[in-house]
Amino acid sequence: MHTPAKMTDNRAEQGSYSFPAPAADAATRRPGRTNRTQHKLFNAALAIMSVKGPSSTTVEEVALAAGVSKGTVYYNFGSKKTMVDQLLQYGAQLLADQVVHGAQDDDPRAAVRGGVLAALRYLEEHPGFARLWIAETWKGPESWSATLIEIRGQLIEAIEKMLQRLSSRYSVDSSQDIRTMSVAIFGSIFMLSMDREVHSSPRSAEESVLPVMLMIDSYIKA
Amino acid sequence: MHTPAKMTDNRAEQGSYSFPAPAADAATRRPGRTNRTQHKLFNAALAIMSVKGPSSTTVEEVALAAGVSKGTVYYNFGSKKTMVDQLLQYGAQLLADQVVHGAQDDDPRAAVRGGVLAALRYLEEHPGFARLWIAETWKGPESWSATLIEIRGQLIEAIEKMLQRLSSRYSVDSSQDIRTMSVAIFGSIFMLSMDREVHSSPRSAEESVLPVMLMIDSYIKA
Amino acid sequence: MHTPAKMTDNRAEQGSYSFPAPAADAATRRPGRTNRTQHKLFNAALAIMSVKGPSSTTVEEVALAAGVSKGTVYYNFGSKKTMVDQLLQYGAQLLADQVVHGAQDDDPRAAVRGGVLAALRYLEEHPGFARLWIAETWKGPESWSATLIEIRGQLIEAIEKMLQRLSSRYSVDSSQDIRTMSVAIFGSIFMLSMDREVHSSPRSAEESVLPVMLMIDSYIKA
Amino acid sequence: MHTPAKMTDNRAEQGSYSFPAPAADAATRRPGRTNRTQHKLFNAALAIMSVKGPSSTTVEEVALAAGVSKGTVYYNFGSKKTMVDQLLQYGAQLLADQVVHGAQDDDPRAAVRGGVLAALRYLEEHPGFARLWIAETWKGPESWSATLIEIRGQLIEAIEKMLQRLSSRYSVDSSQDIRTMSVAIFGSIFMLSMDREVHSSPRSAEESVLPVMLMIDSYIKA
DNA sequence: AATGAATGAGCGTTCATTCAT
DNA sequence: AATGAATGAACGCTCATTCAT
Repeated sequence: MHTPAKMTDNRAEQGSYSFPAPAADAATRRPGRTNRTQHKLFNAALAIMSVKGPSSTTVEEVALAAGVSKGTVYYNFGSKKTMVDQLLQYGAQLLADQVVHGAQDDDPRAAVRGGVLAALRYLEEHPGFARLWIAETWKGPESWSATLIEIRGQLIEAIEKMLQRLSSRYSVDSSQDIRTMSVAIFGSIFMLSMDREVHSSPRSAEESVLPVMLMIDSYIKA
Repeated sequence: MHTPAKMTDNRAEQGSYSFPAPAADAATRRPGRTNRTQHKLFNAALAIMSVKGPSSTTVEEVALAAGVSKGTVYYNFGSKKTMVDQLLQYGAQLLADQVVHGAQDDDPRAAVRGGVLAALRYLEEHPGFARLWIAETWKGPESWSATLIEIRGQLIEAIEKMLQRLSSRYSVDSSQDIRTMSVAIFGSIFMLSMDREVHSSPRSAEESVLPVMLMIDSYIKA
Repeated sequence: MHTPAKMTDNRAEQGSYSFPAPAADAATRRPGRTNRTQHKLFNAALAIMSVKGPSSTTVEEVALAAGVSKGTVYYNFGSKKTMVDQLLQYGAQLLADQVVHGAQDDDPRAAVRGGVLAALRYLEEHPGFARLWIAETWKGPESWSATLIEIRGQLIEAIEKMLQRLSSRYSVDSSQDIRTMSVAIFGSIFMLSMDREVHSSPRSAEESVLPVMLMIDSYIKA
Repeated sequence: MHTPAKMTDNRAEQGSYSFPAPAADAATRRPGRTNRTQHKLFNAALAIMSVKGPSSTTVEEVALAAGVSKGTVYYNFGSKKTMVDQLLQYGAQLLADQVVHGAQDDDPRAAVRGGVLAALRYLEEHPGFARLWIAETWKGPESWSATLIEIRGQLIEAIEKMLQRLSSRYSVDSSQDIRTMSVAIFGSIFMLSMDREVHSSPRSAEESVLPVMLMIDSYIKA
């Protein structure tokens, strides 16, 4: 009797499901494997939890939406917490990838713009992920999983790296702490994403990136 | 025949307790009354919920911390939800007041700085409030109380007003949507506050205001 | 400090309130006394309990409807149980009086008809009482108060007496047990009353008395 | 994906348990299945509730008596109300069946007697059911479930049908409303049953049927 | 690999009752 | 005589988790 309960291999396969499948590396993928049930559960969990919040979402709801039984959730993830963690981990990796990918530009300013835009677009497409993450983060440090801390670090770091590149071509405001700016940018991005989804403000990613660029422009002109 | 449970008069008195007493209007206040129990509960709730989050905090914990019985919570607030709502409402009013008060300056730019600083300082002093609010907000629109929507409106509006004043003295970047900027600033402020508390980054309010001012400076130079 | 809490004198006064004031003996009545508050509570309790049942009715509801505070109920009755008991006792006395009064006829058959009619009319006018009584009775012997047993005895006895008079003028079916017939009649009366109120069947007391008279007619013709 | 909590299939099997098993149709029944837990709960609930009344009976008591946990009650019935409803529905069906079965006689008068006797005997054997039903009914129309209304209809209807057959062989008293008579008979039966159990009057069903037959005899001789 | 059934700790809420004023 | 405030025991219900099959 095989009991996975602590799976770590949760890459997507080429099935059709709402959470994005990782790009490329098709060559190395095993054809029909990589647990279909877990993906069904991921997507069901994401859909429901991003609406009701993870703590108000019951395991049964998720199981029902995924078309499996409650026991199956435990067979696959071992606990609710584990499921949420893995969901977060998966989504964050994807987001970080997007940012790095969007920031590929020779001009550092354009790179920042590209990275921020990529983040905004990702969050636009997967609003549930942002919601889920914030919900978990705001529970406070006591209840954070290692996963959560790691994720946040990745993202802030991705922003910091983009900012650091700026000084290679522009004269920057040395009085500004890069970490502080990263956090401010991070906050702007998230709040704009939330505002869009939660208050149904029809703001495009292009519009949302503008305030961030204002900040950048002051930074590099100083 | 007095039936609390739906109290609306929750003004503070000049006692010593951790949640700030509303400024001024001391003249009209009744001396020794104005529900002491509700304040004890407010403070206990704020202290605990800002650490564990409202949904993971039990009514009994709050009652215990306030030194009253569980029943007393229900006698005074009628439900857990009501208690949280009133807590939020109370704190938000105070925050909005602080922002308006901090923004009193003839120079619109200095006014923005003052307002943002005031907000940052308030959140620095009452980190629980910010945490609590975000936790509630991020539950998603379905579960929002009228209170929540109202609060958010007040705050965003306070920022918008400060931005609008800028165009009276400076030439501003007309391509920027004021609402979008407000949301971005709002996000920066909150994330900086959270970062400070949650990751114990020893950033002062003066440091935190800088990224926001960068944004403003680009805006008015455009 | 006077604490009545176990009052027994709960006769009505000449105020206007929905529970019927005892007829006659006006001469002996004390003018303005006999606790007005208790009457307000009686009527409020009867009104609410006959709709929701006594166990689902809270002391607070009754107090509210009577326009007094919860504490006042306890000051006046000592406990919820006592209040219900006294309510029952009061109503039952009135009903028994009505039956006896309605049965005043030289012809025993007409007397039965008169008694039954009187009961039906009383229950028609005070449906809450019947409901309340049954609710209490059906809780089972364990939870009966002495009051309840006494009341039932009075009523069944009143019916039995009427049946006994029949043999003085008619030849009766000696194979019938009078007690059994009384209970049967009692059941008919109650169920007809309940049916009328509870299913809003627009049956008059005159119609309802007919089945009972059929029973009587067989009894005296045998 | 099986979600009980709203079960409709609560037929009994041929096990030995205090609530009567439905007659016949043994052919179609699954051998060892047909939820044993629900039957244990039915019987425990009936036993306790008929003594203390449903509202004074706690779910925990029932669970304990049935030898399962509280959670199991909710797994099986979803709510206390549902459990009571299904209990009632089940018992009522059985009673109605008994009446119909007891009323099988070519002579309509004998059929009535048979039907009434069957009802009396059923209630004699299952006094808890009658008590439970009355307790629910007397809560008043506001709190009735559809179940309750349906049940009452079935039973009254069963009586009405027997009365209607009388006119096929006898000349009947056309001035009598059949509905009114049914209700009266219904009341007699119930009160006699209650009297027997609740006041431990050692009256046999044969004795109890007599008053009802008196009524019938007047009816058909008119 | 999956699941139906069961569990039990815990939570929000209710409400009869007490008591100082 | 009356009441506002507080209490605490108890209740209905939820839900993450376990486990035999």
